[in-house]
Amino acid sequence: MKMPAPSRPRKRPTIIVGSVDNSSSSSSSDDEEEEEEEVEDRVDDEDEEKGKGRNGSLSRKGVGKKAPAIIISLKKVCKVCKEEGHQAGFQGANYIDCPRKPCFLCKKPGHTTMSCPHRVALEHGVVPALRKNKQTQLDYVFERQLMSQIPKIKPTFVIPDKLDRGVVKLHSRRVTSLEFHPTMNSVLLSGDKKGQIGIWDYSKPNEKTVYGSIHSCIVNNMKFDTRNDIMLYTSSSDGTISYTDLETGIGVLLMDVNPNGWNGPSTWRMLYGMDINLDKGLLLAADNFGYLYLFDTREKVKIGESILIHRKGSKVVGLHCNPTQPDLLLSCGNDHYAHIWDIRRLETQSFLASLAHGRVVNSAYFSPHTGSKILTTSQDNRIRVWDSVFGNLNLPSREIVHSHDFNRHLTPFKAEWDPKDPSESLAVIGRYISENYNGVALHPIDFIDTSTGHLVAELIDPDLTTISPVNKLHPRDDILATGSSRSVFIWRPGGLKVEDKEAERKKEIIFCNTGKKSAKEKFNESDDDDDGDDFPSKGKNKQQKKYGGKSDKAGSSKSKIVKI
DNA sequence: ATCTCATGAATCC
DNA sequence: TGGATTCCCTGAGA
Repeated sequence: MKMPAPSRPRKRPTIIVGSVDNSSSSSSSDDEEEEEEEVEDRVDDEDEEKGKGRNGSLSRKGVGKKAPAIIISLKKVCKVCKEEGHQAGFQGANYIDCPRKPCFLCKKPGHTTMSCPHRVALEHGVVPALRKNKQTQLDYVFERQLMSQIPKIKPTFVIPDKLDRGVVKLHSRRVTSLEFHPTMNSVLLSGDKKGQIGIWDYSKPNEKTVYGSIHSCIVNNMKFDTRNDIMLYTSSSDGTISYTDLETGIGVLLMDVNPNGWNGPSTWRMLYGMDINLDKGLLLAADNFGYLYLFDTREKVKIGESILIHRKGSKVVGLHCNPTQPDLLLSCGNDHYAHIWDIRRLETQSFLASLAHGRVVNSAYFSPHTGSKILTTSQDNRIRVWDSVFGNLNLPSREIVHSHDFNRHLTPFKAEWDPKDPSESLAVIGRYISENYNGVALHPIDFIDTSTGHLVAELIDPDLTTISPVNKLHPRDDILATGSSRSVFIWRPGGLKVEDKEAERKKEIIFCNTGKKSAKEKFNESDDDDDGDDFPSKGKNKQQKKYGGKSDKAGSSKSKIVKI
């Protein structure tokens, strides 16, 4: 509980893509002014004491023209605590916390988000908690035997600092999962809340397909059959696992955990975690009541009975098989725990280790190469890292405070490893709370060095105005995919494509070495964006539907960077 | 511009 | 223990 307030390097690149129409109108400068006038004519304000006076309905985000300067009047009541004397909410593009509540970022009392030590002053910071782990003998063994496979010298992270961006709005509901094709480098799959699965070849912006009848609600997981990679396993809240041929959209129903159909929400099983264990020919999935299901992918049969692996009645949120140890399974759930299991001995409470979290665990992943680290994301606004599966797992090696706790209506945030980082350090995760980027409230996507907790880079795009809970880094290329609301974004290093020359014309890279830059500098010049894309008439086959049109943008717009 | 809704976990009684 | 109530940065459509 020491917070290392000390100065830390402010050397983070902020990657800004696209442009914003930042016609200085909403200039942050004047957000401040309070207008005491309005106070009197609010007759009812008087008796509107605590409890009643709902939302002050402040128009949010500094995007609007006339800064909706919050009226700080003693008569008004804070929408959060219902007390008089202060107001919570957006003030321009800055969100002012209710001072009577714990910090919205770190959840500790005594300060607000604005002054949270984990926020690195005016920037957008992430700070590691103190390393609490004591080294045990196992740690040393681990470090000798396994650590040696991890490069000592961490390579420079490859974060494209000059980006092209492609966007499609394939989905009619928010995107809930993303997966890159294992062999076709530019093919991205996306699943949505409605059960639709989108396929987008972003090297050919017009090649988009949406399959609408594979699932009937949330697509929670997608995994390719790497032995036959036109086939995709999907799990859904409709309670089924589907095995779908992506060329035809025709799938096989592998498993349905609601054989008796709908009997009300209290009995309806939804499948949340899913992973494939290639070595064992297993598909593992789990439901919202705490049970794990095993399926033999070769024989195409369910194996045994379901096994309770998390608190009865609580949702199992995620499953992950260890990439090097086929016997190890990691699960996480709404019971605030992640568990490590031996797949050969799966019984209730037989887990090898239990990792406690402060709240719901959104995700838990083994590291991608050695499988020896664990990265979890919890609703208590902390990313946790365990450096060694074989060490003392009682406490994480690191806790990184990061804003990703949400209030319904969003897909859970998950910190995802960069599969290309041989040092198994870099992770990407979207941020919940917005920052004031020169008068515009935007939600960045953060790149975090999980070995130190440092925010390595943050990606923002003036056109990316919605929160981006779903992110996936490409297994081979320096490419990031993002699911934000109904849109799917692809971010890739810029300047690669010859045909982008035209767009490049008025773009420039800006390096800001001093923290604060004017809006003009950051988002100088507007660009006329890309030439949207219209949908190709070529279809792949019947089952597919196409969406979009008007607001779609695909292809690329050149980008700019600001380094802070 | 304002309202409404979808929704899930935590908390309250 | 369990049903009702609450809930701080949502997003889109009416």
